[in-house]
Parts: sequence; C-alpha cells; structure tokens
Amino acid sequence: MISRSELISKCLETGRSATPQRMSIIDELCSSKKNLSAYDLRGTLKDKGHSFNISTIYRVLDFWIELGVVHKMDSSNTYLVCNDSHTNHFHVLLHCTSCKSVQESCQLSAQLSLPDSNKFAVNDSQAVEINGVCNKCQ
Amino acid sequence: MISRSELISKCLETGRSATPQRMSIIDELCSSKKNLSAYDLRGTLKDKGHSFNISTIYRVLDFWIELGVVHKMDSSNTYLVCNDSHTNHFHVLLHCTSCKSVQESCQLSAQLSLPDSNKFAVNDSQAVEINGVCNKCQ
DNA sequence: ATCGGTATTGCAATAGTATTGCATTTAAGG
DNA sequence: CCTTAAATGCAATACTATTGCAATACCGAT
Repeated sequence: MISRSELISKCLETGRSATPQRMSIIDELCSSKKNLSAYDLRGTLKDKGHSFNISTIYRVLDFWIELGVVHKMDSSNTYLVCNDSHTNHFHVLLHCTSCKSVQESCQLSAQLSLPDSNKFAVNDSQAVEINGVCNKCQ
Repeated sequence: MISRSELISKCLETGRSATPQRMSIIDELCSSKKNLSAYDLRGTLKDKGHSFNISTIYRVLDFWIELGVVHKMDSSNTYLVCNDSHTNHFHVLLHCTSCKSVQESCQLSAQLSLPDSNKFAVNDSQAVEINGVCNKCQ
C-alpha cells in the first residue's frame, strides 16, 4: 500500500496541497479492508470525529483519482486505493460478486494495455472491472 | 442489430412474455444511435405517446440484461443494445470520452475471456468499459 | 370463452448517489 | 503579517434507482 510520505510527495509534485481533509480521507480509505462509497467514508470518518460535507468527500476523492491513487468502481459506486506501485496506470480489477472482494490482476493489465493502440487511445489511470467469482468462493 | 423476431424468441425460450412495454423499450433502444439512461428512455418514449413509470423502465432494462440483449455502461449509467450475435457473452466496450461513442472490440474480448480461468471465474454476459479516444477524435 | 394463478406493470414514496453556486476559511509564498 | 488562489462548508438540488403493494395483463387449463 502507498505510504503517507509518497502521498504527500504526489501532492507537492503536482503543486497541490496535502490538506487535513485530503489526508484524513485517504488514510481512512487506505486502512479500510474493502472499497467504500462516498457516504460510507463520510460515516466512518464522522464516527472518528471528523465531520466532512459530502461535497468535500466527493471533491477529495476526485482529487486522488486525478493523482492516480484512487480508483472508482463504477458498478458499485465505491472507491478504493490503488494497491500497486503506479508504474502502470491501467488496471484490471477482479470483483467477486459473492464476497465483494476486489483484487487487481497484473496479468490481465499487461495484455489489455497493448492491442488496438493505433485505433483507440486508451486513457491513463483507469481501471476496468470484471465481475466473477474468486477462488475462495468457488 | 438483433431482429424483432429474435427478441421474441429469446423471451419464449426462457418462458417470459414479450409484453408491449418490453418491446417498446427495446425497440427504442435499438433505434437509438447512442446509449441512453433510463430517464432518457422514458423521455423519448413519452414524446412518442408511451408513458411508462420509471420503475417499469428499470425492470424492463434488467429483464433484457438478464437475457443478454442489453448492457449497462456503469460509468455513465446508460444502456445500450448489444450489437453482436451473442455467441460470446463477454464484451469489451470502447467508450470515447470525446464524442461519447461506444464500439465493441472483438479483439479484446477474445483475449480477456481466457486468462486466470482457474483462479477467477468470469461471469457470463458482462461488458467491461474502457475509456479512451477513438480514431475519429484523435 | 372463461377462469384462476402467476407474471407484469403502475404508482408514489423513498433511498442512494452526485453536483452546484456561493460564502467562508485555509494554505503558502512574498 | 498580508495577499490571493485554493480548498472547504453549506444546503439546495439534480440525478439514479429501488421498494411494497395494488391493479392489470398474460396464458394455460377447463
């Protein structure tokens, strides 16, 4: 998982501030075992004494997405911290529809980034979601 | 594009009815040049004299998704008719973030369906979305 | 044709997700 | 410090989706 100092470096590199809100929210998402919705995140943070407006949550999530640190799972409207070293900005997330876990597949990532390159320019820093059943649940 | 009689056959095969609502909604989606949201669909149908409750729209869309005829684009909450012959139920949709067009990539579909098979069982009849810029927009 | 049971749809309330404009506060360099 | 651009708070609103129950339609058996 990405470290706190790496997160701060990423902010500075792009000339953005590592504000308390941004750090609280990413810390919470980093320490969560599972992906969370914006409202989930607001709830758990509120329980810990940090009350943020929902618009702040969304804006901060968008901020970390821009920096390539967070991915949104569109099929469930949840967010998760990208768990690799960010050398490859195209990720495949295997979402288990039974236990709801999400794992990244490096194998698939590598294959997907190559084909069709001259016909369709794949955007950076995106994640595709594939639904299925993980080996534990099979 | 799938024909009206094929659609009806699919209903009968699975013991479901091809009701007027189901046929109107799929007809509208078939004739649309682009993917539509549930509320878009309700709006265009209303303009043509068919007023359906929004819950009916959602239920009918779910019905066609179950039959593998419609895909949902989770990143934009829109729906589109699957434009191939349904021999392969795993589709990759290339979504142009510039012109919003969606095209299916058979090349990618074939690759994605194979790897990791013993570790992660990919669900049938799903579509993955990849954002990028199509060759027209480049 | 009619009946009866199941599937489907309508209704409208409600839940869940996300954005907006503007006021206020904070961060960070000079 | 002071300035100003960036970030956040607020709260209204828009957009997306689901629910429970009543009403209606479909369809096979009679």
